[in-house]
Formats: sequence, C-alpha cells, structure tokens
Amino acid sequence: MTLRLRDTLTGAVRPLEPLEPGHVRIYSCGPTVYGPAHIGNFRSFLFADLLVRYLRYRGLRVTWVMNITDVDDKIIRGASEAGVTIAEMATTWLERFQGDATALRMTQPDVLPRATEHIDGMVGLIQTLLDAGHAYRTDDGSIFFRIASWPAYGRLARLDPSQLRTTERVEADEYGKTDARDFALWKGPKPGEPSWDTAIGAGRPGWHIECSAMSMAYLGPSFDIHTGGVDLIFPHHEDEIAQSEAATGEPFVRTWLHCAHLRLGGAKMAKSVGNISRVMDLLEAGVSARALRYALISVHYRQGLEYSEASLDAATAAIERLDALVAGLEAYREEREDAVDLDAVLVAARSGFEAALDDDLNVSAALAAVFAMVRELNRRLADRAISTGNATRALAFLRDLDAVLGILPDQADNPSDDLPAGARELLDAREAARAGRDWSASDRLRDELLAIGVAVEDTRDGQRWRRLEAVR
RNA sequence: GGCGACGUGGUGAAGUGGUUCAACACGGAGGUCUGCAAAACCUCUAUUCACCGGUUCGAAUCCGGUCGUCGCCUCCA
Repeated sequence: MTLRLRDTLTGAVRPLEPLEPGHVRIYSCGPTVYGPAHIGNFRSFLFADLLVRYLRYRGLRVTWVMNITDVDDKIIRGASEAGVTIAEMATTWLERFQGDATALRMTQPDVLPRATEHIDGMVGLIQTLLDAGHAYRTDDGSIFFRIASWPAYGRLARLDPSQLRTTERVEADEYGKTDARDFALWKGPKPGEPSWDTAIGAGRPGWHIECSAMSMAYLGPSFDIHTGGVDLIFPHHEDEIAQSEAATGEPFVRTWLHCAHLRLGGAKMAKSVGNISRVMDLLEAGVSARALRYALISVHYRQGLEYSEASLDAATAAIERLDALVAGLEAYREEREDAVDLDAVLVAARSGFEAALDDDLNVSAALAAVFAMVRELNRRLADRAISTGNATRALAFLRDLDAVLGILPDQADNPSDDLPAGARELLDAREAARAGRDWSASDRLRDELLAIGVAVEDTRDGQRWRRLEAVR
C-alpha cells in the first residue's frame, strides 16, 4: 500500500508517485511576516508537517520548501507605521513565526526562502512571459498576466473566467489593465515603497510570482506536492499555475493539497473577521503546546475544524492519557518471561495506523489505531501480564509512531530535569513519609506537588509522577 | 447570482452498499483496584446516521428533492 492523496485540481484520489522515485518534493505556502500568525495559519502548516513526517516515516526522502513572504502591501504599511524597514519588520515576525513553529513541534522545512532574496528568479519568469505574449506592461511600469492568453485559467478553482465578478475594489486597484481579471506580476515603483531596479524595470514583485520562482528554484519546474489553505486556491494557486506553466511549458504541480479552514465561533478564523487566536498568547495563558498541536492535527485536513476551549480541553485529556501510559511503561518493572503475543498487538496497531494515513492522511482513524493499542497496553500493565523488556519495546514502538504525530512528552535523558523547582525535594519527602506510613504527610505533599503541576500516583513499583498538561 | 464542501450520540469525530455499520477521543453513570486518592481496567451512555421520496434482496453509505451550516468568486493558511 502506498499513500493516496486527493488532488484539488482533478478531484481524484491517486497514489503518490514521486517524479524522482523515493524522493518527494513539497512546496508549502508559508507565512506573510507582517504580524503574528494565528492558529488557523498553523493548522495548514501543521497539516503539511504531518504529511512530511509521514513520508519520512515511510522511508521516503523529502525536500520541503516553505516560502516566507517578506514584501507585500501589509508589510510595507506596517513597516512604515512602525518606522522600520521592511527587512527589519520581516525579520522580527519571522523570528516570532519560528518560535511558534518550534513550540508546536513543526518540522523545520529544508528551505525557508524569502521573496526578497529571489527577485532575480521572478524577473526571469516575468521576462519570459512578456516575450511569449502572456504578459503586458501598463503605463505605471506594472506588468500583468494576460488571462485571456491562458485557456486553462480557472480549472483549479472550478471557476469560469467569464463569470468572475468584477468588484469595485479590483477596478480601483488595478487601474490600467486591459482586462480587470488580469493579475499583477510586477508592480511599478511608487513613492515610499521599496523598489528594485531590474531588467524589466523598477518596482516590486506581485505576490503570486514569488511562489512560482521560489518553488522552481528549489524543486524544479515540476514537482510533486503543493500545499496551502483552501483560501489560497483562488486566486493565488490558480495564478501560480497559469504563470508557471505559461513560462515553462511544463506541468507545474502533480498534486495540490488544500487544508480546510479552522473556525472560531462558527466562522473562518481570519484577521479580517477579528476572531483570531495566536499561538504565543495561548501558550502564555498556560495552554499546553502539545495539546494545541493535537487539537490542530487530530481532524482530517479537508474537514473544517471548529476551535474552542472544549476542543482544547478534550485534546489536553487525550494527551494526558498518552502521558499516563508513557509514565506507566517507563516505571513498569516485572521479572517474568516476555509475553510472546505482545508483538501481535504492536503489529496490528502499526498496520491500522499506516492504512489510515495511507488513505489521504486519515489521522482520526490513525489515532483510533493508536488508542486501541493504548487500552491494550494499559490492560496488560494493570494485569502485570508483560515483562520489563516488553514494556520497553512497547514504549519504543509508541515513540516510533510518534515520529509522525509529535505529541508524546519529550524524552528527557534525566527525567528529573523536567521537574519544577522544589519538586524533587517534595517527592523525596513524600517517599520517606510513605515508608513510615505517615498518610497525612503523604497526602499533604501530594497536594503541594499537584499545585505546582506534578501529578503523583502510587503504584506497586513505588510512587510515580508526571507533569500535567493542564489548560491554565 | 455562480461554484464547492458539509449535516452521524451530551461534545468532537471515523465509517461512503451487507460479514460487530455505528471506530476512536472527550464528557457522564456505576463498579474493580487503592490507607485515601489518582491513573488504569470493566460495564453502561446513537436499534440510529438533518428531513422527504426513490433505487436495491439490503443504504448512514447510491440517486432526486427540501431545509440548514460553512467556504470561494482577486487581503486571506
């Protein structure tokens, strides 16, 4: 079985067959660094992360490129208001983005190219389009793509170009075009705006062309997978296809993957709606990063996802269930023969997990396979029906699957490093109190530990602790 | 107005013609274990899949209609 993915362009679910066998090239539309990304943005980044992690888990080589849009209207306006250069503004928010990404355990893309470092590539593409008659200049030095020259325009979004509404904003914004639906490849210079002097004249790049230029620079004229949120289908990705294929004459992307929106209060999470929630704000409010990651990835990527306190609470509880098992497996000691049938449990879990993810990344079904195994392992721990070696292997197996999910607690070399200040002393005191059967002292110390976020549980292997991933 | 997605229990959510088809998680009730807890385990928590009609031996699953929700139609992940 191989991974089958649903391509937005054709609507078909097809097996992934990389252009270069064994090597998958992926481009993801990344953040525009003019402010902090919200968790809706991160849903789409984490969906790409899950894809990349799964492909690597499956033994494929992956080259993952995620662009950084560091020049656009919002950045120019924001930098101007803050009295800094666009490069300074972009760097500030890029660092914030990377901090958020790290907190949410997003895999670091192999390349994070910045638009302003690829002006040459964009100019080259635009020149080619001009030479081929797919693009034209207007009086202000701008260059537009001529949609009428590209009959396939509208296929990705299933839009009929002749039906596109021409809004007032479009007409006002794009004055000078021969057709209101044409889109900007290059914007002529304006006072107060950054401008590059290039072979096609002075000015700055349009938004869409950067993704064509940067994907080609790192992945070639044709590559395997392009991801983004559904809101990028039109016009962004439609425009990318038109300008890329018109310039190279080759098919641009083999498989388009689009992630459905994250909703809050019933509406798409968007800055313009005002219903956004930011990663760092949530983390500072005490939300567990792992629970947030779980909440964002645990629903199929093409399914709309409503974010709420309740969804976060449920995610936190699920995470703690996993944590309790990990703590249980780590602490478990039983000198006995290995249980030979444990392998069957692990094999079943792996095959269920892989079959689910192979089916267009059905993560809900994959998690069901994991939790079925969790219950079985808990049962065997409770019955003391496996050996210490079995427990060690089961834990290693869980961590193997977690290479895809990224939701298990970190593997500390010395678990005590993870304890809050003073907790070690409280744990030692409690152990001593229990040895002396001083239950009131034992209970008091347990409460004190709980208050600093450490849950203590008594087992026949002695007292065992784990950090709580509580909300607030 | 055009195009598209979706509607499954208290909640989130798998399942897209029949062999457990109603997973899994959260929540709730009862029980076991425990010095007490916690965690864990066990039992229960949708004879039913928005509604109506149709196809079929058989439908949550296919077809038609109705209602509802959400998204896209040049800021957008």
